[in-house]
Amino acid sequence: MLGEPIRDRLAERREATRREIVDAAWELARDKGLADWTLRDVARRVGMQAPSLYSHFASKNAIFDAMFGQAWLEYESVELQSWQGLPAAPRKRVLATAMMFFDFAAADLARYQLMNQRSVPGFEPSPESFAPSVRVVERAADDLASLGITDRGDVEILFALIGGLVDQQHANDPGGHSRRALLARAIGMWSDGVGLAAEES
Amino acid sequence: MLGEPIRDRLAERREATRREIVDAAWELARDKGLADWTLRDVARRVGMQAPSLYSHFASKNAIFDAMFGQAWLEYESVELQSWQGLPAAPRKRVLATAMMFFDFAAADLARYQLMNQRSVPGFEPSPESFAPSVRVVERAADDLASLGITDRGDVEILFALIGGLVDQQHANDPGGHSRRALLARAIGMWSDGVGLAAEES
DNA sequence: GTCTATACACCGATAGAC
DNA sequence: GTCTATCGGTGTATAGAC
Repeated sequence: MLGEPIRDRLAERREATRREIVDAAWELARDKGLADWTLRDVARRVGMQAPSLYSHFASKNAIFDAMFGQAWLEYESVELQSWQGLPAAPRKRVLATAMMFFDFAAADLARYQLMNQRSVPGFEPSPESFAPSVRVVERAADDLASLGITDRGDVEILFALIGGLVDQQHANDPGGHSRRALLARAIGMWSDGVGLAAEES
Repeated sequence: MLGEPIRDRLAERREATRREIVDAAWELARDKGLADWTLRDVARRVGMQAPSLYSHFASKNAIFDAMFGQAWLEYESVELQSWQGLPAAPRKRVLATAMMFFDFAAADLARYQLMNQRSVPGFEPSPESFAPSVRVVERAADDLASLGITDRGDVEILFALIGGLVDQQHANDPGGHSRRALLARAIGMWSDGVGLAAEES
């Protein structure tokens, strides 16, 4: 019997092609709008005919699904990378986490629309692509719980605040970061409201 | 010379037909998704052939434009109707206004997506259709100013809070009103943060 | 003037040859 | 795995009947 090859060159090649397709779709999404591109656009960009894409993705929505999963994995990676460096003082810690999300969300409109708004008609993420986003939310809730914020309502108010300011950033000052200062002020109000301590206990 | 007729029956008929078309589009939007309907769908519902719609609207986006303007006019009407009955006490007044908007926004996902999110690819409202939404925002800002809230940042934090909770309502409990209680708590935090008085001064 | 009939260019998707 | 050919459906456009 033949043993498993060290590297599966075929699978590597397949994965690289899928990556090329997804990257091309991201470029188009940023350029023309999240969903304002066609399979023929993507195909041209990767040097294929449109139907050939179906050897790698079952549908246009399957490409969106890969984009969705990738975006949340990317944020999860940013988050885990910054985890150690976060302040321990509760108020500063919440603000730093919120700003991390805000910066990521404000940096790319198309990505934010795909990740956080249901703005592609007919598209719903698969459970596998959805998993990273669930982990991110759970990790945030756990961290807040460790700071004494156990009321689910307080957590959701915080999320609403951040999401609302990201929306405003994109709607009223796209590409800018004017709402970053407001976020600090708003998080301050929230911290007061939920009685979050300034110093580590 | 012929005088102006008392009623322009032709114009009335035209306006009624436009209304029929827009109403049919709303029904389809609520049923299948904001943009997940075709001109042929609308035409079938009003008993026309699809191309006949072009006698009344220049494009599908023109129908969206009429829907956009109508939705904001409708909210403005709700607002003006409730204006007299609003509490004079600052905190209660802000909460009542916020809840009015929240209820309107939470009641109809498709309408909210059209009014407050840019979720139809390629559609931007015309200045005429946009006007009512500008008036609503200005009226809210003026009313807040009369309560002593003059900092634009504080106003935007308030708007972000309301919008964020409406988003959450639609995303996590569509058709429900679970975030209504959170809105009250959140507005309380905000009122504390901006130093809003409880009683009329 | 309003609607019907017809057509166009383009879309996502599929079938089958190589 | 990629190609060519093609499908049904879409928004849009226009010619012409009434």
